[in-house]
Amino acid sequence: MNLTHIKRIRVLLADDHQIVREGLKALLERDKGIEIVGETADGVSTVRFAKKYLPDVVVMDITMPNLNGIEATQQITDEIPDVRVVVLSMYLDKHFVAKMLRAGARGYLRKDCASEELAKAISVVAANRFYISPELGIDFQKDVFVASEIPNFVAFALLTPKEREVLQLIAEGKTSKEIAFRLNVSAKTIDKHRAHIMEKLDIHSIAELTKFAIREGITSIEK
Amino acid sequence: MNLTHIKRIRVLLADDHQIVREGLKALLERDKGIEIVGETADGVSTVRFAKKYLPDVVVMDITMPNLNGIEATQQITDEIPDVRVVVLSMYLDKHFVAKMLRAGARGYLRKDCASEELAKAISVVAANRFYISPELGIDFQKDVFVASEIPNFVAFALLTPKEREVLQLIAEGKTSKEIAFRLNVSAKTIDKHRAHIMEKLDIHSIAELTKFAIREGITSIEK
DNA sequence: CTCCTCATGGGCAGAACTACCCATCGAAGT
DNA sequence: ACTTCGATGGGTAGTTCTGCCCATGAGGAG
Repeated sequence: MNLTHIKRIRVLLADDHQIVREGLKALLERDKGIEIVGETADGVSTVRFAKKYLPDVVVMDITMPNLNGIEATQQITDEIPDVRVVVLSMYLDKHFVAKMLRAGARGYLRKDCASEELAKAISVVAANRFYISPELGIDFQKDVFVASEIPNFVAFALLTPKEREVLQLIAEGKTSKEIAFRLNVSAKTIDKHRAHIMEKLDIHSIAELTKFAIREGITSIEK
Repeated sequence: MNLTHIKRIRVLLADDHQIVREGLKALLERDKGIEIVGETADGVSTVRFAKKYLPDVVVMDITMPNLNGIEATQQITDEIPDVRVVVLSMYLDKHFVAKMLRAGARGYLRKDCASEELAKAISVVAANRFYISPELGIDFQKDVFVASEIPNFVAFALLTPKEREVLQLIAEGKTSKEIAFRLNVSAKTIDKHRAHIMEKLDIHSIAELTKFAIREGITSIEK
């Protein structure tokens, strides 16, 4: 018995570009087995929406404001493991894929995929299996689970989740005061986090911190 | 007599991500006045297709393989001026907009726009007028008919050579004092250059300045 | 010749960052 | 039970940045 004929897969679209969300929605709604239950444009609201409405699958972009796709995926899979995450990304670097899968993503596609493939990935992931786009050439065992010494893994190896969150906001040009207000802590705490980050990374300027964040996928190069 | 009721606007979609093209196609085909006559995924084939099939409008992404959107736009408007180009970009920096308009683009939208806006831009541009997304804060919206003066408008240079040099060093994490020493001027002069750069670009933090420099190829993302 | 831009530089004030010092509290691990 | 680590926050100092004010001189455009 095929349950997809009875119960549609409830999907949340998370991408910071409205027209991308609209396009994905238009494409996916052709599929009778899929129902778009919401759209979000940044990490924080994605996590909030997921907690509140418990979609079956979140289609997640990596670069989003407030909280990037990696952190958002981590939080979702930590706190509501029934919600599956499919990553739709421009980056096909092995380290990036590994990072996302480690964060709990169940699927990974590049943005240059066909809509059929995305629909397939959604249904596969909803069925509690993994879907990694074959063109990525990922060896699951080798690349994902035995990759603790990946060079491009610095941020996750050295920084705490809080520090990564602070780093992202620093790299977006926010001041300590602004970050403190957003995170409901004192500016002093943000200064402390920044100092820790710089000490761990042996970096001593905002400019280099920003470049590091970009290299690690913690922030986007976009404005 | 409104010709759009008789003759549909023939549109070519140029974007290197298949799923983005599919999404745009699905969205635009709802509009009865628009007909998608082709899709291309890189600059060279976009120019070739445009020459061969003479679409009314090309919806162009900036980042594409082989030949980027700027070069492709330049070639199209140079060789087949009847073909209008609408840029759909992630970048809304004035510098970038100016670059595209100089290359001959007639429309400029950020990717985070509504599909209605894209459809509107296409019809406006097809009618031989300009459509610059209002959120870009570009002034000549009302002056669409003095099209020949566009290049003069964008002619005000954004950064001087000296300012680019200073920007590069700022984006490498150097302090004003260090930059001043290297360039054999006073730190005060560097402060002044930095202030000018920020004013021109409407940027107010080192982090965003660094990102701008990376986008413009003024600095490398590497350490 | 006059106006403008570019590059140069000074002063000042306030904000922000960087780097130290110090501390408490809870959670996780040995 | 003890230690370590993460997160929180305060104090102080010096540096750096950001944004204003001001100016001069060179060189190009009209």
